[in-house]
Amino acid sequence: MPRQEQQNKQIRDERKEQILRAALQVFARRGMVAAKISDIAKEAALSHGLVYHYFKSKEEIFTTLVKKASDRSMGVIYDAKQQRGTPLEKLEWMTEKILEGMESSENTLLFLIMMQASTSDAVPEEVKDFLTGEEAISPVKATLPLIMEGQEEGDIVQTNPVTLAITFYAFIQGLAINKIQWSDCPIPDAKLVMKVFRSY
Amino acid sequence: MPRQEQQNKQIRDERKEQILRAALQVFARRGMVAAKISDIAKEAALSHGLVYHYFKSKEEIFTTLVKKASDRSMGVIYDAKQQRGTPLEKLEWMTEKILEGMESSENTLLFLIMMQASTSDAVPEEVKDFLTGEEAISPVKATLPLIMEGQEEGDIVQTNPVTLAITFYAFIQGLAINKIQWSDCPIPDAKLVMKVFRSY
DNA sequence: GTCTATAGCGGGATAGAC
DNA sequence: GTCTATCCCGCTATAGAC
Repeated sequence: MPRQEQQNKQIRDERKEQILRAALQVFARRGMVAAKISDIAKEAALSHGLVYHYFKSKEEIFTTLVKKASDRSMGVIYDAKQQRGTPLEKLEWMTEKILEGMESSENTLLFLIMMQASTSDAVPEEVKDFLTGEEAISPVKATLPLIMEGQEEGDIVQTNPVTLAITFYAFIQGLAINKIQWSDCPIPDAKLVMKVFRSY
Repeated sequence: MPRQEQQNKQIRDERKEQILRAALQVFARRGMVAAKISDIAKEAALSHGLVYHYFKSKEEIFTTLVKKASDRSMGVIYDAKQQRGTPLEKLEWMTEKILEGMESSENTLLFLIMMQASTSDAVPEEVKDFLTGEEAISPVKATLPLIMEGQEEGDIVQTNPVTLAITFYAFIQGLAINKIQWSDCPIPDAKLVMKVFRSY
């Protein structure tokens, strides 16, 4: 690849990142519909025309971010399964990682966007399906095996595992939302959250 | 009041209710910004012109609903305090009521709207202030005394009470969101949620 | 690669007929 | 009290200059 072209590619990658970073802020604060391309352009400190040079549409930007968010969520679950220890310990490890992650605003904002995407109808069909369709692999589904193992081993309370998983993620979601509204909001210790699972 | 006028008043009240009911659905599903007056009109089965006959603006409808939602939330807390029993028992009673409330879609939708209102910037200043401003009386603040009493009595775990309250409402919020997306989603028992509070 | 100007459309809000 | 027609603004997306 000629020298010039390499430089151009670098610029292009940088710009895309820059736009995505800005879009994350704007989408999280205002929501997919209320977010204006001009807001994103302003936040990224470039013209709104340029945004369209890098992305086909507002929708495409949003979709890109949602996928990123989903990947990251599933990543933690995957990592948790690779840890060594009992299922309960793996869950605790995962909870710690997630709660730590809330200190990074990027993670929290990604989370919020994912939530908007699955909560609101005013979002492209494609995105909703990706998150909530038949084929979708949700955090709840992915965490289920871990919970069931823990129940077999007797560490985890014998409640319906789906209910447990939902309760767990409900809690995570709720905290993320709080964190957005009030960035100094105290985040509980993983141990506190884990009390729900424990079959003492 | 003359007969005719009474009838008119009744019609007006009905219409207002009808519009609010429809708006609740539409706002919850699409969000304040994406919701179109024409959507609301269609849902209420009347013309969009009529909506403006009863409400000044889309904003006014939204505000009305948010206030209603807030009143209802605070109502449960107030009722809980009136119950007899230990603070922990009062909290459990409250949790039961809230979880039961989730079976009613109206409650859940109101909740979701309240959340949108406090999460998104794309919402009139007045509404945001009402919920999150300095003067706002939040569920967290209102529940704090109950938690602190429980800690003095030793029933409730000795974690920072604000963290506890936030954690608790995070649960509730998260569950409500889940319930919206997936209306058959299993709701946990109050006992399960209360495990977080307990200082066994 | 980046900008400015503008087309084109959709929706909030209003006017006025019935 | 209810409806239809319409004004008007703002936003997405594109065209074209630099």
